[in-house]
Amino acid sequence: MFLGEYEYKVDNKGRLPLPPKFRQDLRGELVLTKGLEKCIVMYPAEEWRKVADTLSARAVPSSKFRTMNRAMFGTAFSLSLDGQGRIALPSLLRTGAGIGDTAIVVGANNCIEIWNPILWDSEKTTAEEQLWQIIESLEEQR
Amino acid sequence: MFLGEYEYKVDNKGRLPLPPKFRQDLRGELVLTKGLEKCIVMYPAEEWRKVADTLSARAVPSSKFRTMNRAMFGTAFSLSLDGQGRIALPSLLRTGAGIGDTAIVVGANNCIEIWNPILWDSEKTTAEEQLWQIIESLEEQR
DNA sequence: GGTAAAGAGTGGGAAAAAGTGGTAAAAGGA
DNA sequence: TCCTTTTACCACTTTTTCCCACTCTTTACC
Repeated sequence: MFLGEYEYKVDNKGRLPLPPKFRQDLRGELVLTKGLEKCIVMYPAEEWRKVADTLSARAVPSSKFRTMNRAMFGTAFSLSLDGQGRIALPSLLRTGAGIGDTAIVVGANNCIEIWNPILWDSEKTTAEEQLWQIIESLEEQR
Repeated sequence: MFLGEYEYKVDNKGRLPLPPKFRQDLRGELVLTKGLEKCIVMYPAEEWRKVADTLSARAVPSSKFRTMNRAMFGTAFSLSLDGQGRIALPSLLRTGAGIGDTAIVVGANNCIEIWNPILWDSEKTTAEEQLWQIIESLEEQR
């Protein structure tokens, strides 16, 4: 389970350190994808496989299935930590998330998100505002 | 499992490099066919065999079956990587996909697609929108 | 509270790999 | 047999990756 928010520099080779607390769970293969919001989402390979299987299980027309596959697999990159606990950000994802020389690493339970600091700041604000509403609506459901 | 999106130049002999991460799984015989969308689709021979078997197993009228076979096998090319991890694009497929001196290689799970950069760009946009819709509809199901 | 030790953040250099283009040999057709 | 086309091999340049090193912060122990 990934928790917390950390700020790191991206060096001029495009490398991003990950929090020491996360490294234990990030030993093996990792999958990075473009988030639905403007960020990068990272999963341990097994976790990503679960998510992918859930989506693939959906019964959709075969043409849509092909299209969906492109978005799912085409925008995902597989990599692993280096000896210093860093990853080399794929430039396509880095550009897509608008990440420059600084990035915020956010623990999000089963995955990790990587944000542009400015964008994260505003996202966090709206997230906190909505949190109460979401919790309240959950309680009404019971 | 093929993941990610990579841009390469097609040299004046029509050769296209494939991403190093893919090469391990592309050692043997490869099958290239015309995609249903405007692109080239490439399978390792074993994967191609599976797809072909799946289609053959379905009960279709024999005339349609013959037509299907012609389209599937008649337009397919068998080839393999050269020493530098490249393939020589069959000009028929290359023309059909509208590929000039640059191509995008896209991992699509069990196969690899090869696109004209411009066409890929617009396809990717619609693919991402569609994936987003599917994820939303999944969430509504709960 | 201070000091020492361990760990984390950051940067750089060297070696390996990848991208690209070319040449020569082989194969096929005229 | 000769010419064209294709295929395999070779070579160079750039990029990436891996490993090492330094400094600063945190932690533990005295």
